[in-house]
Amino acid sequence: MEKRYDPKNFEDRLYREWEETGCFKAVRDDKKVPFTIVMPPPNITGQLHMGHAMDDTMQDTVIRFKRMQGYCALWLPGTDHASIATEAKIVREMAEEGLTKEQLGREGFLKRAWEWKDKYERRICTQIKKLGSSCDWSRLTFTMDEKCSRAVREVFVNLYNKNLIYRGDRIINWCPTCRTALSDAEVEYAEENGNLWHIKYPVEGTDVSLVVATTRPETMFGDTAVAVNPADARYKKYIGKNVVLPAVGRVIPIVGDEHADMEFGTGVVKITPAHDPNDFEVGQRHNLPVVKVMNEDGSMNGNAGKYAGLDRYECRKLLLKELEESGALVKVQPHAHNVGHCYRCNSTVEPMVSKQWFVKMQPLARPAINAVMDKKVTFVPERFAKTYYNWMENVKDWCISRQLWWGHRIPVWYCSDCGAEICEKTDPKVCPSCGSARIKQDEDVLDTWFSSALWPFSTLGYPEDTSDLEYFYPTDVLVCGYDIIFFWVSRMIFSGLEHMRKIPFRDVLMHGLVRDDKGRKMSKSLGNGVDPLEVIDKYGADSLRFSLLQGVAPGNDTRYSDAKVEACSNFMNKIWNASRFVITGAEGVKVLPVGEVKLSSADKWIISRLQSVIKDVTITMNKFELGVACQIMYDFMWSDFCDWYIELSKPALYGEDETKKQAVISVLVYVLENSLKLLHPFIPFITDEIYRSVPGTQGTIMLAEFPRYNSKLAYKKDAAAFGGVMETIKAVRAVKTDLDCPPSRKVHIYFATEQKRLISANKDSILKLAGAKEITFVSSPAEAGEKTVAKVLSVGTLFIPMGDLVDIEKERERLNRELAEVTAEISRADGKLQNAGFVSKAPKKLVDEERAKLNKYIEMREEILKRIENL
RNA sequence: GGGAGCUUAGCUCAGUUGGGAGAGCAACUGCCCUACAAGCAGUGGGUCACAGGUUCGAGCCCUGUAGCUCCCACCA
Repeated sequence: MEKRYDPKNFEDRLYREWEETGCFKAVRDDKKVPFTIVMPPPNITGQLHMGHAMDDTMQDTVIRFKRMQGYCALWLPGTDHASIATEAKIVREMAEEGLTKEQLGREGFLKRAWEWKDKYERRICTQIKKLGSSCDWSRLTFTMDEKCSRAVREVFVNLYNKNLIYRGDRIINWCPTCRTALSDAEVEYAEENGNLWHIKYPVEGTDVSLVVATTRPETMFGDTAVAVNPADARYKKYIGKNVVLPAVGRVIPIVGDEHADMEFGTGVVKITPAHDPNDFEVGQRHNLPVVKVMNEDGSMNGNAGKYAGLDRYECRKLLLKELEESGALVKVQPHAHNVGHCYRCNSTVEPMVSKQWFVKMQPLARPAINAVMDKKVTFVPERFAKTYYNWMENVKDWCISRQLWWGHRIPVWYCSDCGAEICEKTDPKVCPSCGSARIKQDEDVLDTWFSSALWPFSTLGYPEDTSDLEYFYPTDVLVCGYDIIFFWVSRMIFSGLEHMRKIPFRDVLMHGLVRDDKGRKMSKSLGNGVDPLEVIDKYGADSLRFSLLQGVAPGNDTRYSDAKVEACSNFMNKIWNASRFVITGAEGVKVLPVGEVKLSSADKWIISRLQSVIKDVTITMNKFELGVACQIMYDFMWSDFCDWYIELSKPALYGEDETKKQAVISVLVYVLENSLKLLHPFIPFITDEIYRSVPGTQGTIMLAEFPRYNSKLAYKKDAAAFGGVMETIKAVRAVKTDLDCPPSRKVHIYFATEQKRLISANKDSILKLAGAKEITFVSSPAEAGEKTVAKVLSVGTLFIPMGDLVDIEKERERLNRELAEVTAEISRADGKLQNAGFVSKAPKKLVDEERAKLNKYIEMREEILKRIENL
């Protein structure tokens, strides 16, 4: 082994080896139980960020754990075409070259997009590999691959035939920059400070006016009514009359509708069915015409009269000026309101009537809700089920058509002759109704999430009835951020149920956002993003992985900081050095199974600790509490194994007794080997690199069996007894420090104890670790000499003669401190035992324990009091 | 308007069937003892946001309050 821990020496090499020897490959094996994770496919828009690093680390940790446990573990990787996001990026890149989509044409643009895909997919996969991700690359899937496209086609046609997909004129969210429709989920709302403009609409044939309040005056060209609440005493007399649209002169009716809120604004609301979802509904109720006033790019159309061609905001400005001059604008009231923005380009979204394709959600939502209710699908942590219900129960129809080129083209053809709409599983050549060859495919593509929704089964071969699909589906756990529950998780659930008749996964393990060290969201605009590759380059992948897992509870946001990675890198260094100690120590020694050597009490203690760690790590991993599992391993490795056991092993290791030496080395190797296996899912590189040097191991640790709890090695009693030895060592160290005794100065320990056998058996360890030169058993304090410092322990009382080094006052202080501590313990325990309720209702075991503690403390107090007196 | 989460040591956070408050970093003291100074030993530091309640017993369960964060819906 290299003397220094340097991840650069082995991370890439090991990954290559794993990949080349097929360690990641999952092949159906009917002797094994499958365990499947499909990777949330990263967008091919750019590169990975810390969120991906965390996502992939969690998945890799789970899949490696399961693989070692003997499951046929499949982690299926892929990438997403990310229709709107990618197209926007490519368009931007083209713009820099002075090119437009129109110039290239559909074919040319798509060619360019596929080139982009190749480049970025390759880059992303390289990044995923750097992290150590053990995914089966032979199954790498892209959402626009042939097989995914076939699944999309199958699903679309099936839904179409079931009337669950329909085309219609509805209010949708329109992004004027991306020039496409968006689904409700793709709109983000942000509060903006705007105005409520109060505008006079004269009532036809009278000299009175109704004043309407609006935040978007430019839409008034599309007003086809004004509404008042029928219960509104102020206005109900006007219902049925007309008003004249200012600046337009068009006459529109006054209708009575509940939608008008008497409390808000003036109580009179303009109705613009083409540009507001509520107005659209009012329009339907009153049979109002729908007048669109905007073009696709957000400019005003011919209905805006002289403002036609102007940008919507420019129009607003000029129109307001005109209204002000004519006296129609009576009031401007500042008003904060929520405005929808495109989740990709952040432009203000315009609600607009448009002919689009929709998925009818109600019939799909119900089974999807039930699957979670019935615990067929479980969210971890559970609270996210509520978020899911909330959305699912109120979901509206899903707008799936996008006016883009990059994506799955909608598989519907229109006959120019008879007007038929053709939706079949194979591309039609002629119109099946009239035989005309003049048929044309819909120009639009599908929402990216339409194909993502099929991911758990499209990747496994659907619609073919493949062996993989039968074996690996339903998948086991889906790992992703809570921010895509609506976009993705919910849609996979209803899609799985609808098309596979089975849930797509059993558990959904959620994680939060990775924020920067100040708790801010990492974003390009803030420039506070951290590139995982740079971190890996500096500290190694294992340190990054550990830092992303440690101290993170499922579903919670976490902060990234270099300091944290550095702390983890120290842990790697610790593991490295401890391993080097064990492995060098084992050179030339025949290592035996721990069952075949005579074990010291220290040996039994560490083996016992290991057993409980195995148990706890397995339990927490099965509950997906990766952060807790990390902590358990960290504490065991650093404190128990390194700080205690390795130090305890040294007397035997450096001693003359060859049998003892062989025994202690056997234990060191046993504990190290098992610790490496326990740690491997979290930090795969360093554990495998060390594993190769551990005596008696073969091949890669990746394929080794995950440690199993062995009750025969639990040694509960021995481990508890050994606590007395540790207590003794700690006590001597503390006394020495308290009295400013230099660590190098060896002290003589006099020990009044019943546990002579235990102490004698561990004498060498105590002397070494406590910095002592001798232990003498005594039956009375006097035997230890006149001036001694005493320390009362649960196993007995220690006396240390300190000669002139002892400061009497300091010692008195120390004893008084101890007295106070013990007295507090007594009153705590006594209080509990005095409590009749506790004694009668608490478990007997607990009461007995408490009683034993109390007795011990009382003894200790007496000892301390005696000591104080003797001073 | 509806929902969720958070509030624990100076900082960042764990703490999952209720049974003596934890880690990392920071701080203080002392140590280069042949795995590791990226280290070791020791120390200090918390009315677990606040107020009630349930219980023999509450950081944990219930109710309410305050502050912060997020999600959904949305009054033009």
